[in-house]
Amino acid sequence: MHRRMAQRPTTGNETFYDRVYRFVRQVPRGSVVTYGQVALELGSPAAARAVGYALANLSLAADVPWWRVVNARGGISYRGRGIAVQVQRDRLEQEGIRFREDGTMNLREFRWVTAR
DNA sequence: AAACTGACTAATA
DNA sequence: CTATTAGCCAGTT
Repeated sequence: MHRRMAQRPTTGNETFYDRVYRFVRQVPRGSVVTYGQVALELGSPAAARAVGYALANLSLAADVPWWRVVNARGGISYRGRGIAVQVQRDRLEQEGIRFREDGTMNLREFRWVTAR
């Protein structure tokens, strides 16, 4: 029940959410991208918050590697529960990503650099 | 249609 | 370095 997702096409017949998921699905194992980076790739450089909003709609088991999206500091953004934060970190470390003591990673080392 | 809400960010202090 | 502020955007009320 009450699990309705937006069906409003913002461009063509694909929602902004769909474009976010499509892009995130391309991030390879062991690499990460930032919210702002995804927004930039989608053509809306200032839509970083909307990217996070789109991912927030996913379940932990969604077929989208949401855990490969981190904030601009190379850290995991906190959301209310806190549970998912641990899940995200575990999955990233499992892929070989190492965190510093302050909870951030070296983006210059792990960021997935797209088409260049 | 106006106001509100966020897994964000860059700029300031 | 940390804390605050304002801007931004898509989707929901």
